[in-house]
Amino acid sequence: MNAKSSKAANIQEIARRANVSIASVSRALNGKPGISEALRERILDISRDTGYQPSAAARQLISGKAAVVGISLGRRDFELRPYYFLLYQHLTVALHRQGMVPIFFAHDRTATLPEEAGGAILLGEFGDDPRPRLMRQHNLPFVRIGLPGQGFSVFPEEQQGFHDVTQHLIEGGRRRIAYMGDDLQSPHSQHRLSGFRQAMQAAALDERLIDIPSSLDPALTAYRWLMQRLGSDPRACDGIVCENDELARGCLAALDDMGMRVPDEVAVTGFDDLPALAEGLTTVRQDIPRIAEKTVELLAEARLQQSPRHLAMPVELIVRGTS
Amino acid sequence: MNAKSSKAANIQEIARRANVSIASVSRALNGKPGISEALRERILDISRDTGYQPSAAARQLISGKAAVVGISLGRRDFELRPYYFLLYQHLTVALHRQGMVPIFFAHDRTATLPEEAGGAILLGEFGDDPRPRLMRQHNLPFVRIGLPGQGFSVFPEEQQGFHDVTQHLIEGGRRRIAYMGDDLQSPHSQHRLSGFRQAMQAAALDERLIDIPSSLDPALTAYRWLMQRLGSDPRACDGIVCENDELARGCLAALDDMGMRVPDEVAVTGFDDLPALAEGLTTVRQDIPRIAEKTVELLAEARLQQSPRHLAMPVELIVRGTS
DNA sequence: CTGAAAGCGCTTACAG
DNA sequence: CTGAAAGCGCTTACAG
Repeated sequence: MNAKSSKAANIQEIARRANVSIASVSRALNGKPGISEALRERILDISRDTGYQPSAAARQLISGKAAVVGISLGRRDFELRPYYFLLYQHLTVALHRQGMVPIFFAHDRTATLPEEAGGAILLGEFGDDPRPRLMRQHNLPFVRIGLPGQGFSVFPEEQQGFHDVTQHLIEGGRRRIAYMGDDLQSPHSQHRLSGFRQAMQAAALDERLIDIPSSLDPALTAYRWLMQRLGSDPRACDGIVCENDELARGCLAALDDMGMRVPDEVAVTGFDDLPALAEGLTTVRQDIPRIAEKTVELLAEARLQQSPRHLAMPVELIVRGTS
Repeated sequence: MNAKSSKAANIQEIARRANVSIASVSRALNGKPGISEALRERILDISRDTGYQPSAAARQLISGKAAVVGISLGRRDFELRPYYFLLYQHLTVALHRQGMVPIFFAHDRTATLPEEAGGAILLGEFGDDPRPRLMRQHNLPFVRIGLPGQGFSVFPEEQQGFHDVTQHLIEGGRRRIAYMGDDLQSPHSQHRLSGFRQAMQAAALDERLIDIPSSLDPALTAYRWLMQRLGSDPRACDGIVCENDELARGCLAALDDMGMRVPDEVAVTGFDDLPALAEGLTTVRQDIPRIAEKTVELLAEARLQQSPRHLAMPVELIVRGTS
């Protein structure tokens, strides 16, 4: 990014700098044929240098319609989780810059996505997920957020995050640490779990798994489960690593109701670092704005038929009062 | 809307039909001065007749920048509720048609809204709310969703909804009906409560109020509250009217854990009719897509300095298995 | 009060 | 391979 780009560069400015016509600039920028590689490279360099951002409005005006990007959810009805709300908020902004709008497609509407959208972002991929195949069948550019596979993807380093937070508890002297999540058999959970396991095994500790039923009220479900468990065996664990912040909140409520002190008797950690929800909670932060931004960036590359990239998104351990 | 408007009418088409220049059409459409009232009316009629929708892209292209619309939340941190998620989804689409994007402003960022946005949608208004004044100070067009006040507003007929659902329970033979909500003293809650009260008084029944603490996990909070209450007095009520679907889910879980049968022993109702969350639940549906659409419509009028309108949005009783 | 024309930033036939 | 020009739908000086 050039500091001089005070007045947001447009295609004309780039043409002027490159000393070519705006038609060539357009072709270079859009990966269209009919331009020499040398010129393309030169133009691309200049556009990068000026921090060029295409005008969404102008593109839309020509294409005649807004590009709808389908946000496709896995088969679990977790679409209403705060994490997705935040992700959606940031996707809205990032997509708008390119003249696009996100539209949510719950699992039961996946089949209609290819006709209603010009691109897709896949979330909550599951084993034997038919969606990537469906997208390819319709030649729809898409990016997955989650584990890398064929095509483009942005993957938050959750494994690393769970390793770090588990390690943190171990270093704090915890020895009976449980991992709480739902649908632990899914590939996604397995990936997360492996981070936990790695840390536990390195410390030669036995793992304890709490597999709670998948639900729309994670906090409530975690609470009920823990109340029952604590009733029969209050000393079962001295640390709980939760798969997300909502579960952690449920755990905290249960421990409070059972009169157990946090973090003295039991440490609790969350994941995601959601605003308000994660207040006071030791957790692992996901950089949602960045995930959204990068996803849209890759989606643009996908529609230009560029070669697939996988982008890892770092996560960060945030230590607060519950550990 | 004319059925013949197959090929979305543009400003040229309207000019042709009205036999005037496109400049006049533009002026008429945008409430600009320098056009006779007669011509304006005629053009407006024709544009309505053709179902004219201005091109967001073209407008944006001229204005040079996307119009950011701030979605401002009240002082409670309920921004992550599913209701707002859905509202946000529909606002995204409706705003995009006008070339605008919604950006959420949590309560602590309200002060920065006027500089960062070109318009606002106010949610969760509270007593002595400084926001309308702030908006006016900065001459920012805005629409409130909720109780009417000065300026434009869209108000879901919640009072009617609570009346209807309460009436429904009464007709089903319930006599000890409780109303569960949080922050019952707020103007918003008072408005809802009045619907409940009206029905109860008409049937000469005593009202019971359950004022639970405001929280980020309404289901969990409702559950804990009810578990405690039911423990001491299981027969306290035979019907619970909840302020939203999440609270109702918490109640259902508690009743289930206490071994009480729904709806035989206790009826439970929700509000909003959120997808998945309200499954199987008797509730009151809010037409969120319509609310979003109308809000954006009024926002457009607000920026044209037209005279304020208040739009009531009907709600609908949905009877399912919990009553 | 009304209209003809320029221009917003881009893409895409059409020539060369 | 490269460029000049038209045009997407609208707004806004500029004339009249």
